[in-house]
Amino acid sequence: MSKAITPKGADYAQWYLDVIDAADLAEHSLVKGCMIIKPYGYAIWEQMQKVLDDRIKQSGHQNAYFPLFIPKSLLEKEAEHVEGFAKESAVVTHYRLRATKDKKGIEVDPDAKLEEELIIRPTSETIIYSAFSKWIQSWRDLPLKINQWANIVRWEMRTRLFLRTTEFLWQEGHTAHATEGEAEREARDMLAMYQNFAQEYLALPVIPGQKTEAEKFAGALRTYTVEAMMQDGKALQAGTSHHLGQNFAKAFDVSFLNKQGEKQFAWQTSWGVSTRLIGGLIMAHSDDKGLVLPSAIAPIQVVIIPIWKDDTTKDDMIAHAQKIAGMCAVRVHIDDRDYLTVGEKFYEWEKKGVPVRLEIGAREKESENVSVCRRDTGEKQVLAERDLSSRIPDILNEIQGFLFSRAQEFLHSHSHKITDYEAFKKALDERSGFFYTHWCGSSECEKKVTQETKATIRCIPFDQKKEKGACMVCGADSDTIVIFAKAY
RNA sequence: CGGGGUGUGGUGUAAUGGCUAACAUACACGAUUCGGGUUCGUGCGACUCCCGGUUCGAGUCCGGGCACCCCGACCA
Repeated sequence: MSKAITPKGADYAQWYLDVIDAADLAEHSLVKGCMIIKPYGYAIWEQMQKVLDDRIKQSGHQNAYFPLFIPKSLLEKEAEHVEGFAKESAVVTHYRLRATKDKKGIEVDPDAKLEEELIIRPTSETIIYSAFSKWIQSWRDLPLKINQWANIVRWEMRTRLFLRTTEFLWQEGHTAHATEGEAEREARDMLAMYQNFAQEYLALPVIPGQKTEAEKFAGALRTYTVEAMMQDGKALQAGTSHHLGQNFAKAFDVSFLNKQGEKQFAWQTSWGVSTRLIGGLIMAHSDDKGLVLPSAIAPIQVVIIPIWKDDTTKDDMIAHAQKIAGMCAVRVHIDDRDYLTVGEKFYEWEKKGVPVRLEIGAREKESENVSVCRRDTGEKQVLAERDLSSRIPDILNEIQGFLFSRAQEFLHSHSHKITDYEAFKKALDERSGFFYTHWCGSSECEKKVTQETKATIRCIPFDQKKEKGACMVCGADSDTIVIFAKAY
């Protein structure tokens, strides 16, 4: 039997993270709150990168790279922004070390104090827009659409593997436009891109919507988000897209002369997704046996386990496996290690979430068949070799579809409509999930709920009928429905 | 930074104040197996977080420190 780690109590997240560790994806490094992403985990990230990078370029953005260090004076230019990130910034104050007096160690050289401290980027708006301000002079320079793949440091009090690490990897898009409408469309388009990516590739159904004033990005006009639900019913913010308005443009003088020769401030957006998505992927699809990866994102889509009796048949069977691999025409791995038993290999690849496993031994070879096992359902079948090239892609698609519809069904069955605050509090104790309620729009009501229940407004979903109701908290008239949930 | 908890081989655990700190797993080697984690043997591996105290005797009790975990405040 598998060494399943059964989830205890409410902390499913920790359980999944244990599974991750067991699955060799990542571990906490010696540096507090930072993580080491192991090769297999990184391969998942690379798959995501590949798809996202393509889409970002297809929509007219170019990749570029900006410094890791941000001068303090830059960070403080946008008032809301600095307030939002000040409490979680890592600061470089010196540029040199020296040997200690006893020559046994090293210490910071006090003579090497920087005149101006450098902040390790918690996000790159400030440094990118100070560049934008030089790059943009004319309406002809717009729109400017840049993307950066980078690492980020946010010194959070509390970290959780993949979901909230001190350092993380992400993609951040930054654009400047001539008009508000254009920027708005950009912000919405990129959110739609994230939604599509999450659903098509990660098999992760998400709810797109707008963040409230309290939850929006520091310095933004509006923040859009896609919210996913994990298997314990908690919400995970899977991606955000911000319409920054002219806030940063004014702070960094990102301006241009329009066709009439008038000076205008640009309208800007920024948007990003991070390695948190790996965490989301794990927490949405994993089971007791470990990870379950959607076909579209799995670094290895098909693993082939050749089975041999002795050394004389071994090479033969591996050669046969290579032939079979060629027929599959997808990302295939042949596990030809001879120091593990077949059973051990099965467990290992199940733990790593490989969607399809092919078993080939004397039995299959003789009959020109292949045994196929699906990771998601555990279902086994026998396929003829000649059908592989057509059936393997089918099966991978079926798995992708199955994972998505299973997650979607979960999302629906854990979404509740609530009208009464007391009922809401009670429901929050009894069951998990998304709670759709009317909200008057006041931050007082929002704050009250958050303080009393720990649930936050995840978003104001785009998709809603304008129906009249009463705010769950204060009873005032409301025509807005929001999602309350506990979040990671 | 507040409240709670825990520190024992790489990992997970055990050990009334009392023999050489035990077991599992992992690792190494040798056999044996090999179509779902085979079995057996041998071996490697711990100043029981640090400093001090009580005691004939401390992994265990006491004091201090440090580290980590959980719960809050903060957050992608």
